[in-house]
Amino acid sequence: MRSEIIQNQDTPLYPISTAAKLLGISVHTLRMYERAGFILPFQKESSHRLYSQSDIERLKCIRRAINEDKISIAGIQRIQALMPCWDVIKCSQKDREHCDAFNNHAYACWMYNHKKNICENLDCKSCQVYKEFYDCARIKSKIIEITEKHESSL
Amino acid sequence: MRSEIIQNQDTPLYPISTAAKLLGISVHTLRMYERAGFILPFQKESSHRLYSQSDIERLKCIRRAINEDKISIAGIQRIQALMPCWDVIKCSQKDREHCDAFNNHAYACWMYNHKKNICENLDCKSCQVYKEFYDCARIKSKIIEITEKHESSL
DNA sequence: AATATTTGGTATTTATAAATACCAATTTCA
DNA sequence: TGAAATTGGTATTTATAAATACCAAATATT
Repeated sequence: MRSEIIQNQDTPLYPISTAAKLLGISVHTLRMYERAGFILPFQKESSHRLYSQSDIERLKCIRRAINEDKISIAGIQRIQALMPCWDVIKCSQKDREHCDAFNNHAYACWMYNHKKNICENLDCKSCQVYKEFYDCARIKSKIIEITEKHESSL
Repeated sequence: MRSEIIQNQDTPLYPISTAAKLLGISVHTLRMYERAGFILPFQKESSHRLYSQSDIERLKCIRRAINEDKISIAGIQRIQALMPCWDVIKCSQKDREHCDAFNNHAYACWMYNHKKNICENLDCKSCQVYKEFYDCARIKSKIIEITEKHESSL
C-alpha cells in the first residue's frame, strides 16, 4: 500500500523562489514581509523556508493592502496590533498583565514572545488569531462580534 | 459689567494660516488632512476655517503618526475606521443596519453622512467618538475596555 | 475702496518607503 | 563532490505618497 500524503491549504509546499514567483515579487521582498510580521513561514528541519497555499493567499491580501489601498507596512502592523487576541484566546487577567501584545499597540500578537502566559506552549502559526485575523475587514468583524455578544449578555 | 468670553481648549481661535504656522506645515497640507478626515475645523458664519487648541493637539498627534511612526494617510484612515463608535453611541440594531460607518472599514464614522440614525441630529465635532478616539493607542484602550466589560458581565 | 487672506483647484517638487540588485557564506540535493 | 538554491546582510534604485508652489476667484479686514 502506497503511503498517502495528506495535502491541504496549510501544507508546506513552495520554496521561497517559487512563492516569490507566484506573488510576482522578489525573494527579498518576501523576507521583508516576514520581518514585518506579515508571514510566519514553515521552516523544514533545515533552515530553508517553505510556504503553503494559505501563506500565498495571505500574502496576496497583504499585497493588496500595500499596493491598492496604499496602507504602509507600519500601518498594517498597527492595524494588526488592534486585534483583540485576548478575547479569542480567553487568556486570564494575570496573563494579560504580563502580555506584550495586550499592553502594546505596535505589532500583531504573534510578533511578541509569549513567556509566562497561555500562549507560551502554543504555535502561533496554528493559532486562530494568526490564521484568521490579519486584515482590516476581518478584524473589524471580530470587534463587532465582541460588542454584539456583550450587548446581548446585558 | 464687561461681558466675559468663555475660553477653553475647544474655542475656535486660529485662522488657517496661524494653525499651519503652529504646526509647521503649509496651509495646503492642513486642508489635505481635512479632506482625509483627520480634522473637522470650525466654520464661522463665513466660509473661513477656524481652529481650536484641541484641534492643534489633535493634528500634532496625526503628524507624529505620519512622520515618526510612518503610518500612511490611508493607514490612519483604516485605523480610525476600526473604532467601535456604535458601542460609545449605543445606537440601535436598526441604526446599525443603515449605518455606513458600522458597515464599512475605510473611514472614521464622522466621514460618513448620518441619515436615518441616532447621529443624524448630532454634531460630530462635539461627539465623544470624534473628540477622543483618533489614534491607535486610544482606540486599542477602548477595545480592551469593551472586552473586559463583556467578561465581567458573564 | 484698497489690502490681506482664504478658498479650491491643478501642477510640481521632494522625501522616503518599498522594492530591487548584489554580495559572500552556507545549505541542500542530484 | 559539484551545481543550484537559500541565507542574511548592505547598498542602490524606483515608485509614489506627502508636501509644496502657484493660480484666479471669492471673502474678509482696515
